[in-house]
Amino acid sequence: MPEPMQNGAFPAPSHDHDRCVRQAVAHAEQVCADRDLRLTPIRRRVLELIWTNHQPSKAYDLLEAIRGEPFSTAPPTVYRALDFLLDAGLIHRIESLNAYVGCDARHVAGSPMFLICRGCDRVAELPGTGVGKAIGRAAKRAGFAVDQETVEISGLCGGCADDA
Amino acid sequence: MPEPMQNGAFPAPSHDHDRCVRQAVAHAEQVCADRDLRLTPIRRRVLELIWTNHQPSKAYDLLEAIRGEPFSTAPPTVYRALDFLLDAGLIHRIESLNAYVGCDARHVAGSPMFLICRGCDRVAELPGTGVGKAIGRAAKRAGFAVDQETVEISGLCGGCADDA
DNA sequence: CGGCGCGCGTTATATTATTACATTCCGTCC
DNA sequence: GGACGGAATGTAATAATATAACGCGCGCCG
Repeated sequence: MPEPMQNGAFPAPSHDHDRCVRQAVAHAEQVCADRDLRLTPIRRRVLELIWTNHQPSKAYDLLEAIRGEPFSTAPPTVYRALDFLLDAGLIHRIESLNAYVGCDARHVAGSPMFLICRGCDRVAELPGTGVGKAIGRAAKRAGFAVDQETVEISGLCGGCADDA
Repeated sequence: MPEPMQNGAFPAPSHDHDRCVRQAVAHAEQVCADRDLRLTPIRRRVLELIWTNHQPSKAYDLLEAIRGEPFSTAPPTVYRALDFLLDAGLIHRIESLNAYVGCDARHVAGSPMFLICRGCDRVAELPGTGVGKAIGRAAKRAGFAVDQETVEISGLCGGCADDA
């Protein structure tokens, strides 16, 4: 069973976050092993850093974070790792924030949608199933062939709404 | 009656584009008059430039475009005009492209969704009604209060799919 | 062993956007 | 009409995000 969640989307403040990180890294190892991809030290480290919390990470903050570690701190270092992780489906880019979050794989198939809380700055990933269908219908009506869906919703998560 | 459209979304190649521009500017004038906003020369010019075609405009391309016109060509000039037009609801920002398109107001109420053709680089704005409902349901289940919806779909429009 | 491809380092530069402050324009109030 | 005040614009500098181009080293595979 996963950790307790507020309605299955945003993790409860008390959740065992180390476990999120461990699971994410283990999942990444599995994926890379299965698909013959190389989870190099830099790539693994960037993935860990992204999973430091449930807030989206900015590329240049990741760069800052690896200062002092034995990696280059020039921008291409982190952008290359991000590209790899994006291609591997291990992270997502949040377009409206120019930032990156770990893929929590709860959506499994289909395009996810993202809930972005402007209170705590966390992002939750939901299965975009119903939304995807509605998009498909609208696109079909317009004679449009869908490649990729970007669905990013800003607002307040349950916890932050209670605080307000 | 509006110009002939391909399924009501992407304008036909033959459409009277000057008319799009004239309508957009007239609408902007109306909106600004109604709400006591000032459609200054720069703002009007930027709006016209954005309506030059149905492709999204980049901020620095707009800046280039006003070279030689009696406006400052420093970035804040165009960003301020864009902010004004965004606030007034006269244009939209396409997050996944860092670019701006004219609001065609066909959506009327509710959040629009955008179809972005990777063939011709045009963007169509659709009413996001069905999608918005699906988003609302998913958000409610997650205990999330929605402020703003960003729905951007990439793919191929009818015309470009036929070409392929 | 030789070549090839991938990952990484490095430098430079491109692209997108904002901050801060000075100046000008314009309507309002006296 | 003149003084004030707020909005709009000009200007210079800089911040934030992202990519291009090139070379090196290492492991794999013939």
